[in-house]
Order: sequence, then structure tokens, then C-alpha cells
Amino acid sequence: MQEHGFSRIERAPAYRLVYDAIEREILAGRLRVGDPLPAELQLAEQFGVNRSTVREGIRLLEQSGLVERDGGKRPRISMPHYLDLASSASRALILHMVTFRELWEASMVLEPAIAERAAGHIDEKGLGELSRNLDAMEAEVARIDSGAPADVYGFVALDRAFHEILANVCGNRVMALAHEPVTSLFIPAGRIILPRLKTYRRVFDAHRYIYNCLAAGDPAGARTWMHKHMDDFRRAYELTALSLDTSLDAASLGMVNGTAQAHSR
Amino acid sequence: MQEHGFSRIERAPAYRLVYDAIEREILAGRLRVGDPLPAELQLAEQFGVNRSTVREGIRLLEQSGLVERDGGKRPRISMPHYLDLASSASRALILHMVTFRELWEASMVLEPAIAERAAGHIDEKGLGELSRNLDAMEAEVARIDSGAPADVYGFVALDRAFHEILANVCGNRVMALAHEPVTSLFIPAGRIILPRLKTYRRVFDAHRYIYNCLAAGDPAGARTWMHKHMDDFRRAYELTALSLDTSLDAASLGMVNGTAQAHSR
DNA sequence: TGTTTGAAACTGTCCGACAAACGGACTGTT
DNA sequence: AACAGTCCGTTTGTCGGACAGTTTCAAACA
Repeated sequence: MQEHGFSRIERAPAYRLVYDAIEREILAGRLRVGDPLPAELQLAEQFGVNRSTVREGIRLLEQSGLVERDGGKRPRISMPHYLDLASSASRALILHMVTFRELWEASMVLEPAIAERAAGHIDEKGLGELSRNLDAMEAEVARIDSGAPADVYGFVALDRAFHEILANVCGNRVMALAHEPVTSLFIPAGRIILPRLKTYRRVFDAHRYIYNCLAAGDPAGARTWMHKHMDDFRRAYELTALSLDTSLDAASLGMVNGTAQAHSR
Repeated sequence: MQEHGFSRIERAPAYRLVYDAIEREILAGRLRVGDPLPAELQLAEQFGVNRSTVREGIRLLEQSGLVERDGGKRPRISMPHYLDLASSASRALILHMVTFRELWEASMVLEPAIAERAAGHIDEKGLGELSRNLDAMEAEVARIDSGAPADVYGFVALDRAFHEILANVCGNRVMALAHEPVTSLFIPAGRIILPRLKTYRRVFDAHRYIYNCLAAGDPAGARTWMHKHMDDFRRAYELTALSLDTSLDAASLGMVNGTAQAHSR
């Protein structure tokens, strides 16, 4: 209940101003991708700040993916590859304790749409990538069937890779980006489901059916099989007797009842 | 076709090692969210490096969202809010010259699904937010109708906010994250369409219909209206005589023909 | 008990310095 | 002409020290 009420005076630290200024130059195109960043001393002179301050600003640019460093060379302006950035977002999501239901619902929306489009856009190169992925998964399934202990981490990685390839060949970069958190979350989800239910072959079969539809250029078939695949995904999770509304990281830590302690904050 | 092929020898700079070390501590839970980061000098001692080096490492943490600074206070460990991180990815996407067709296709998949879910999950608070957004947009439309010059930037921001609120109240954080690049891209797209076609009122009406369905708890209606709204979006773009396959940033720069120079790299 | 005050701790910024690595030019050898 | 060796200016990575302005925290005070 202050009398006058000045607006909060905000003084961004100098290193952040440096960051903002350089970012603006890049976004405006005055610094182009591939160009080397001006030398730190030169920047310090231009901005009228110390070199240390410039360096701290450059660290921000570095982590945001706008400049790339290779060895001790001059850092260069770079185009952050969108999937790289999104994956750190997904890491944050995992920390935020997303539930399986949320993951599954999003998958049901995105995956069939992606599979459908992929059937119309995939080329030889994409088919080759998928084919290699299938071969690797088939080998792993055969190994497991023969009694060897399952490499859950490796299998989940292959599963994720399959869906990621699909997103990248569907001819729509916005959809690929939107889809990224889903693939990332497949990993914890897969690690929960697979060791308990051993549905390795079932996953592989679904992927193969989808692949066949892609190779045949059959969008409707690809969508249908992906839909089934995702339905399987939910059913498998339900069979683990875990609640759909348990957070994935709680589940992966083995807290099977819904009484996990409240999230801080 | 190299004979032996040594693996690349990599020497990470010390500030990155500092970053890695602190990140590990956070992800392992030994540094907990909300805790203040140890003092720079103390960290410098522990790591055996100079304070400047520690500071550069902290800048990386800062930009990755793991550390939050408020004024001159001690920085605190923070949980990166997923939407914050995703937005930098979208910025990268814009640079990557996504086409309107990609944006629109993704919108057609995500927006109706989100609207449908929002109708089942929205609460009083969410309805209030949407209502305030609608009021602001209505005022702006009335202002424009009365002959005032349109504040395109402000209007587009309101438009984006509407869709963002919807995503945040749909009860699915994965979908909200997946949706984020779409809202971000609404901004350049809206700035292209609106000044040329002046479809302000049409946008407002669509939002109002959707809002009414949400308030009435009508998922099917919300989906249907959102679908129409997105269809309008495409039609409006087509009316600008821009190709659907022109990249958004080329279009916003006024390069209307498809002969924009090839993208570097 | 609640407020004020003052010292300690800490961050933001600057300065100066040096080793290591890189880029390029120049040179001598084969 | 191709190549290895050498030198040198530039630039980054790291260090030590310094100081002003804030925040924190507890003692002193009302």
C-alpha cells in the first residue's frame, strides 16, 4: 500500500546487455551465420565495458546456441539446431514430473499425424535410415528371445530413434519440433514398461508394419498402424499396474503408489 | 578413407567443466531447487580455478535456466520452466525459414486437439484470463473499426496470448510444450497477414465462439470452431497472394516471389 | 517485540598480465 | 611445386587483485 508507487527500476547487468546487443545483431542479420564473432577486446571497446564483461555475455550466447566454439578458435555465429535446444526443454519437463497420461495423449495426437505425412514425404535416404533402425531392433529382439538379458537402455534408444526419424522425414519442421518432447519422454516411459512386460517383439512388429506402409506410400495405413502402436503403449503401461497419473520420474524411481511427496514450491 | 583414424582429442575449457560439475550436482539432487548457489569465491576454491572462470561457468548455467538471478541477490538453483526453454528453440526455427504450410499443418493437428481438451479442463481462473484477453481484443477491434490506425504488433500479441492460454489450461503439459513453437510462429505469420487483409474482427469473432464453447464445457464445439479458425488462417494467407511454401521470414521481408536466395549451408 | 543500524559477505565490474593456441607469412629442403 | 620448419602478431583462456554497490544477518536500540 505504498503512497506514490514508482515502477520498479530494473538495471540489467552489463553482461546481459552485451548478450542482448549481440543477439539483436544476429537476429537482424547484421551478423550472419558462419561469421566469426568480433574479437573480445574489440567488442569491449565498442560497448565500453571490460573484456571480462564481454566474455560473460558471450557465455550466454554460447549456451543459447547462437555462437559455436571449436577448440581455441574464434567463436562463430551459428544457427542453433532446433532439436538440440528442444531437448534441454524436455529435460526440464522430466524434472517437472509429467504424467504418463499427458505423454500418451500428446502422442495420440502427434504420432499418427506424423506417420501419415511421412508416408507421403519419405525418400530413399529416410527409408534406409528406418531400415537400419529396424535391423538393429530385430537383432536385439532375436538376442533377447534366445535368452540373453535385455539391453533395456539400448532398446529404448532404438525405439526413440525410430520415432525421431519419422518426425524428421515427415516434411514438416514445426511438427518435428513439436514432437521432440514426446520422443524424449519415450525414454523414461520405455524404461518403466519394457523391463516389466518384455513387449520387445510387439514393439518391433508395430514398427515394421509402419515401415511397410511408408515404403508402400500408404498414408492411411501408416496412420492406422501408428495409432494401434500408441494404443499398445497405453495398454502396456496400464498392465504395469502403475497409475496413468503417476509422474514418470516417480514411477521410474519405483514409487508405485500415488502418495509420492508433494512437489516443492 | 583414412588409414587409422584417431579420435578427435577434445579439451573442454575450464569454465565448461565448472558448468558440467554444477549441473551434475543439481541433476543428482545434491543441490536442490531453491537453494542459493554457493558463493563464487567458495566455488573457485573448491574447483581450484579463478573466480572469473567460475563466473563464466555460472553464465552458462544461467542461460540454460538451471540458475536464476534476481537483482544483485545470490543466484538460486531453479527449475527451468519448460516453456521458457522451448521459446529459444522456436526462435531458432524462425531463423530456419519455416514455411507457412508447415506452420499451418502443425496448427491443424495441435490447435483443435488442445481446444477440445481445454473445454474439459478449464477452470474459473483460466476463463477469467481468456475473458480479459477477449475484452482487450474487442477494444482494439472497436478502435480499428472507428478508423484508428491498427496496432498490428499489439493485436498479434493478443492473438498469440489467446492460443497460449488455451494450451496452458488444456491440462496437458506435454501438449503445451509441443504447441509452443506454433504460437511463437503465429507472430511473424500474423504480422504478414493482418496488415494486408485487415481480418481483425474475424479473428476476434472466432476467438469468442471458441471461448463460448469452453465456458459451456462443449469439447466438440471448441474443436470445430478452432478448426474453422485455423482454416480461416490458411485462407487469409492465400489471399495475400504469397505462396504457402515461402518461408515466413522471407515473406515478412517482402520477398514475395519464390526466388529468394538459397539458404547458406 | 519490533525497528534500526552496521559490519561482513557477496556480486558486478574493472584493470593488468601471461601462457597457449591459432592463422598466416616466410624460408629452406626435397 | 609440394612440404616441413620457423617466426610473429592476434586472440582466447586463465589468473590475481581491486573496488563500488547490495544484500544478509545479527547486534544494538527503541
